[in-house]
Amino acid sequence: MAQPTMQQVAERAGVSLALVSLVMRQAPNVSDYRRQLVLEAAAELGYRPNVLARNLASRQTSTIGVVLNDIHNPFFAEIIDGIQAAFDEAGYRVLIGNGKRSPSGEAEMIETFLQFRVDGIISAGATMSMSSIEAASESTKIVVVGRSSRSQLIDSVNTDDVSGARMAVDHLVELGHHRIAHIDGGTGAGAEARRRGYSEAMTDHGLSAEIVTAGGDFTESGGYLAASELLSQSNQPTAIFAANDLSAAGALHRVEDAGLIVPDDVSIVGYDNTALAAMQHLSLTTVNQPRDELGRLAVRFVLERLRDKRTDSVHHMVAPTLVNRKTSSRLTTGAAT
Amino acid sequence: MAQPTMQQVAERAGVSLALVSLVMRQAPNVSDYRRQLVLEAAAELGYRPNVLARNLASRQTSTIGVVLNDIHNPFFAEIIDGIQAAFDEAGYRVLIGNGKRSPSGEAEMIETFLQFRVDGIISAGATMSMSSIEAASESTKIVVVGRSSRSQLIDSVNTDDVSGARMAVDHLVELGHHRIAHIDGGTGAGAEARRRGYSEAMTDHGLSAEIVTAGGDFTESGGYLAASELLSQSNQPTAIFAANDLSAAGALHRVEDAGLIVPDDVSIVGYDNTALAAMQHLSLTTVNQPRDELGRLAVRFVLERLRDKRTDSVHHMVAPTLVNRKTSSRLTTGAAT
DNA sequence: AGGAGTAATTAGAGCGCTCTAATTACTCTA
DNA sequence: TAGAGTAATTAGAGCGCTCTAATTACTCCT
Repeated sequence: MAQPTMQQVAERAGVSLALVSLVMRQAPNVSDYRRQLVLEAAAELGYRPNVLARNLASRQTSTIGVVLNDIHNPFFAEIIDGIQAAFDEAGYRVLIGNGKRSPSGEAEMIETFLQFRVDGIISAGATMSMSSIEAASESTKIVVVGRSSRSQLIDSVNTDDVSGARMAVDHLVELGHHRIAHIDGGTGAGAEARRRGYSEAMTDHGLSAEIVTAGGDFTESGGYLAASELLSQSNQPTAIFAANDLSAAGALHRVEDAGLIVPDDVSIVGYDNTALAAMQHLSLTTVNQPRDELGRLAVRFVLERLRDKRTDSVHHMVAPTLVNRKTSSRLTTGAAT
Repeated sequence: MAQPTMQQVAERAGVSLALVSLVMRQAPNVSDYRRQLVLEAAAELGYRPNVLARNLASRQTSTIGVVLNDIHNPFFAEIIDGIQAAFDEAGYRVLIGNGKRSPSGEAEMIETFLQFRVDGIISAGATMSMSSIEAASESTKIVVVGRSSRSQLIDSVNTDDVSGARMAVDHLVELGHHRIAHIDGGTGAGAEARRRGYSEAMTDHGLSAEIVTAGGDFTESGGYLAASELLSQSNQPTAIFAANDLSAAGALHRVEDAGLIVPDDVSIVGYDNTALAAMQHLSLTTVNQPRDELGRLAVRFVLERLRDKRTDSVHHMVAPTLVNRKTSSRLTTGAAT
């Protein structure tokens, strides 16, 4: 499996090694005649640049690593789209690593990317400690997406989860609901802020007595379990705000299992507005996170550091919006106690 | 962002460069005393091996690239789990590339991995031409998953889609259905085999006159559209077999939109048995592809080529099974014409 | 104490490329 | 047609590591 090298291309084309290098890097000041010769020789040999060698010498890889907290969560898969599109334009390639929903899995992927000397890393939904991420930032440019941060060292792009959660609560209150419970995201990225937004909004509406939170973990089964807990309480909620779409789907099923109708008996609101929520069979009312924009912003920030040599950190907040679908509706007087 | 090098570690530890290299590669025949010295110096300096340099010299990367046809399709995300688990055990790290559902996107990712000189590539659900994949196999070990192949050059791991499709049809016939339509997967991996299995089974059951196929593309919206087409026909099907879970979900919605009840009026069967199908709110009857096993087998095959130097190609077929959930039921006499 | 045999360490070439500095080839002007 | 100026090409060092071969340090016998 020996690959042809530049040396061989040079010999075949009858030029120097250095000239081949110039051609491969599309440098200016190469005559068309020689460029042609080199290109032909390369094609005949099936030459393919060796990124390892190239980057050992040039000290850059033109490659960005993206660490996803969980490849199974559609939210992260959708952020990738914006990231990939933006980096394609900028001439970088992107490699993806799966964090397997654990801080150590994320840390391993970051370590791998660092060993590969990628030019930058975007970490989506990181659950690992901020200090470990900051440590990695000594070796490359790192941007965190979907997780709030005030780090002096690394940039972050994030939805304003506090106000997103408030929107969900406001929406439900507007529909007449009072007994609004929250299924949270445990230690997941953004869970804390959504929890806080929920409490604050409830309090603002004079419903602090109605605050009820059940523990979830951003998965469907977590949502199912949490909903069980909520339904078994004496004072069943008439609405549930789940910390993400996955757990909202789980809650939805649990509620229907209990013989209740969504949204007539219980309204449900999710978070993220993933393709899952948009699936017409679910049609989940949810809080939209502009995934594409989040991805593109993250890219912009790493490019700013890479190209413009920016060194001070930037923290960008994106505004969420409410997407009204079929799992939420006005509280019927019958259901109200 | 200059990183410490082995040279610096060697100086600090007061040993030779070569010794540091031995320690980093966990080679035997290094005294505990010196090993300790080196490890400490490395830790103090925050030394991290440079994979690029290491592999330039050793001509291997201990890294495998996995190209997913579409990172949004849960089927592929689930194959990753098995792949990752198996490679973790074997001491390889895995990098993921997104093919963006297009042959050219896949080809680009393969090219990137080849330039990085990965030790092997697993391509999941490849839609690019077999000959391009074979061309790449001159440079590294490649295994194709979820797509049938008879290539002499590269290995494949695949579910027996023909018999999987037959199972779906058999199941529906057993439930009394005759008018069973198929929503296919277009040019997607496995689509052709599933189409064939469908036709063959229908014919075997003496239902060749009932064969109806609508064009899908393995997406939810494709399934929705295809179902529209089927419902608008004079002779509406009483059952639909969709080529994957995503399009089954789309079809499901379209059928319900038409005011029909699933499964009472129309039964629906999907394919893949992804987490989506298992979602309790959907509860889709589907054909199971053992994703974890597919992933692990693919890993085994690349390891066999890597470690045991196998050179002849292997094509492995895995048996599918039917998973009976809530979207299929016995044809009611009322619905039968 | 002198060797033989083995264990531990190191020197140094080389992996495939980039990049600076030097060289050579042109073009234009006077 | 010589000289200046620019464009095109090349030599050669070096990126950070591995790996073979050579060297040095130990052990254990006799």
